[in-house]
Amino acid sequence: MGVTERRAREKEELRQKILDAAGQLFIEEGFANVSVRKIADRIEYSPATIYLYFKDKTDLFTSLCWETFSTLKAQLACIEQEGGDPVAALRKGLRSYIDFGLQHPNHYLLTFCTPIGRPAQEQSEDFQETNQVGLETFDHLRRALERCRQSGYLQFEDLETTSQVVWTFIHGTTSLMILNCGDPHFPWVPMEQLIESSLDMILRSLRPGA
Amino acid sequence: MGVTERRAREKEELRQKILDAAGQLFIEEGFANVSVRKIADRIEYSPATIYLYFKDKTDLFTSLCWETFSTLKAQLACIEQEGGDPVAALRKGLRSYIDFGLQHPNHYLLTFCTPIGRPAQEQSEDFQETNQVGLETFDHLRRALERCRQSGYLQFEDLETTSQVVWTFIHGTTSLMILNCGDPHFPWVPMEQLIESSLDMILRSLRPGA
DNA sequence: TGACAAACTGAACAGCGTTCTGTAAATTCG
DNA sequence: CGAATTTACAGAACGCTGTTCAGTTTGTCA
Repeated sequence: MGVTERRAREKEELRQKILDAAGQLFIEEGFANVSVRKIADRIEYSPATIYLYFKDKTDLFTSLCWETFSTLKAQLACIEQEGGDPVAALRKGLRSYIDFGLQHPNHYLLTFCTPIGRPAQEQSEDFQETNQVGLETFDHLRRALERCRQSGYLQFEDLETTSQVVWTFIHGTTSLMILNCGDPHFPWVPMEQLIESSLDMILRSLRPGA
Repeated sequence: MGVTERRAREKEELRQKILDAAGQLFIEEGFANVSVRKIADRIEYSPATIYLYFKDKTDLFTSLCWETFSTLKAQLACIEQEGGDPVAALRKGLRSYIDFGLQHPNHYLLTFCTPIGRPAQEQSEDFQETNQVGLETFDHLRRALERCRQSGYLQFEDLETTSQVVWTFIHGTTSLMILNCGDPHFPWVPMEQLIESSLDMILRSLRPGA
């Protein structure tokens, strides 16, 4: 037989073709400036066809974000596996997170800075996957912190609270650098300096104290 | 005479009427979900009229944000004037910033989390005002930190870098709480706990150490 | 009263996300 | 092989958006 398999494969190929085109446009021009018609033009299909493969525009980009954030998760897993000094590993992970945001500004902004579709897309299969990846990524931070505490290099009360606070901090640094990086109206210190100082401050606030 | 004065006054009144209607809709429904036509409907004018008073939709909301952020600046000025323990004053100011963001989520998101119109609106008079208010607000943080250092309660190397890092941190906490506060897919600790722990961590990272 | 300027509007343009209806092709069945 | 049915896709449309422009109304001044 094999005919249904071939059909399924072809369908998957077109789906991936849409994702590729969308991803490229998305990186080039940002979520808001990419229209479904533009994506359709690039792959030489009708706009209506895209809606046979994705629920709506948001669903399309959610799938893309899932792909992208998986690479961050992989990086963090890699760092975790390496072992070594727990504090150095924590710092490396945080640095990876910030660098990831700066390398994928549009994905980052869409995922963490845009108030869209939360209620509508909950059912979506891709949303569930994305959310799963997000939780697993956060797990890396939680574990990295716990290792630092257990080895006595860092000290803090509640693991969950501390993990969340640390995340909000690096998110703040990341998102502001994406958005206002080149703003000539604000006297930003050099980017590298801001990143390293941010990491210094986070680690300083967790060091064992009096 | 006085006729030109009356004309100018009437013009200003309509301008304010537009701002009021827009502000209300904006708070109710968020920037993206308010159309120029909706604003026009509410004040019973044609959409075209709005463009006689504001360059575009972004310009309109920039003016609103300026008004709103002025109230934050006033709060911070008030705290600064009160005097008292510098560290307590710093903490109070940071707390005011977060509370302000939570009280005006749409204004906050538009100003600090939305990548729009930066290049286009630079000439706008209102943009200049908004930017001025922003810089003055940041001055409060810088001065509060400097007072803590001079009184010996806190310790850090570079004032400018430290101020900016602290800002990115509380921005991160504020923006994530606005956006993901009620997200059932992430195991958030209680909001109040997250805020207070964030402030604790910031101050701990600046305390005089070994 | 006539000229003029200011204030305002209706209609339109080009674009958007999305849906519906129809068609052409591929597959399955008699 | 021919007919019926499923599948994949496209054209056109709906209702919306921000924005512009030509034209009309309104009020003021010489």
